[in-house]
Amino acid sequence: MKNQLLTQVYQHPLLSPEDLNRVIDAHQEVTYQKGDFILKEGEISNSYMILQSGLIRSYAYDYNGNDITTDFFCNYEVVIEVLSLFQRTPAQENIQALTDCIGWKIDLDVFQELYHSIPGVSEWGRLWFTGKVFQSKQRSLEIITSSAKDRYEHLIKEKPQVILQSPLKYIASYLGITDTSFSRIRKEI
Amino acid sequence: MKNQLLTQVYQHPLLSPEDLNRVIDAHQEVTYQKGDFILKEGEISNSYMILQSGLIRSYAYDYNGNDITTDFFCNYEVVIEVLSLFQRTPAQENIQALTDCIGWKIDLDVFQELYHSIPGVSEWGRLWFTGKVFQSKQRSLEIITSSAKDRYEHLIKEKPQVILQSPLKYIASYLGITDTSFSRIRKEI
DNA sequence: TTTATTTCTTGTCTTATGGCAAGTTGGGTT
DNA sequence: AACCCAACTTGCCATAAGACAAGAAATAAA
Repeated sequence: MKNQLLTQVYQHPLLSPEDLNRVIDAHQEVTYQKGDFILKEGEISNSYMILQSGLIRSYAYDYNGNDITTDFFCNYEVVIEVLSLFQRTPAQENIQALTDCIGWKIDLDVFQELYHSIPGVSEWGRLWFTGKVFQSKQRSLEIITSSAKDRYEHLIKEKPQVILQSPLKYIASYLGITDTSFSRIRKEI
Repeated sequence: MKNQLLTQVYQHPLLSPEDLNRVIDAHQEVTYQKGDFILKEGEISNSYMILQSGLIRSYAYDYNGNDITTDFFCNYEVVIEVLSLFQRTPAQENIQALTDCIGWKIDLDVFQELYHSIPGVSEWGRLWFTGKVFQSKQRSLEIITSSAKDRYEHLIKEKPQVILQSPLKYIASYLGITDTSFSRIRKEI
């Protein structure tokens, strides 16, 4: 299970089977229960993890103190707060388990060693970042160009697990609307 | 000028003065005239550049064919379409000079060589990506949590050059509103 | 200069979403 | 079972922003 999961996530042409094994060995199993925090605002993150099962969300607060879901993490995704981890700064977001979760984590110093000694890992990292930047830009564009209803329908297609496992209010804030409006949109569909 | 600009942009503790010089040497001057395209949708990007003077915007099209400004680039910024450059895929965005511009570009193969032979460069790259991901997330959050008027006031503070040098309709689409609404917001201020 | 084109503003009406308050429902606790 | 509380829905009215159309102003072209 561990091998299958991580082999898939770290897939990259420059990464030889031996190097891949070094990478996989560097990960340790972690479990969280529903409601547990993977990272709290103000802490400095020291690791990231690959999610094997469960659902996780990250959230921040707006200027009014409302919490806003910034992301949902599903299976095979990298659960990380890049700014805190790589710039060694206090996290501005919270990361919390919405269900019981199993994942595989790797500590920064171990990752750092792999990143600098294995070219395939730094290539993989850059590609991962590339995808992340792209996703973020797509999200901004989507918020700007489409209605909450369309965004909801898109989310249903992209991450159906979220609809099934997350309280609606978290989905509403992810979509950028109130739970009241979200309720009305759901009624229409 | 070249040295001053690039030294500032590539500042990183792991980058020795000699390595920094190798990096700087790898950049060549480029100029664009108002209206020129740095990159067109469908092309595969082969380089990125650091902007020395002028103003640039990137834009994409929404499902209705309206063009939406996704970013403005000012001095000292890295002008790049990461997905096209690093994944070797056709660009989904256009990048266009809004004024005459001077910049320093570096080709992908040259960058690649530096990235893998100088640890300071791969570290710099990761930090740059980290910042980029953060900015993108902040932008999504801002669109979701604040009004177009607030976002406009924020842009005035962050990138005053944009207000002075860009046609208003491009700013409007960046803010996610029509030029009509933007005109009304401007009247209020 | 005169004309043509794009950019920007303004007026009127419509629509999506928010704010607030009053229910309702459902899962957990004692 | 009776209760509680958070999650969700619904009603009513307010507000931000859009759609469309008509001008005004600025810029480019002839």
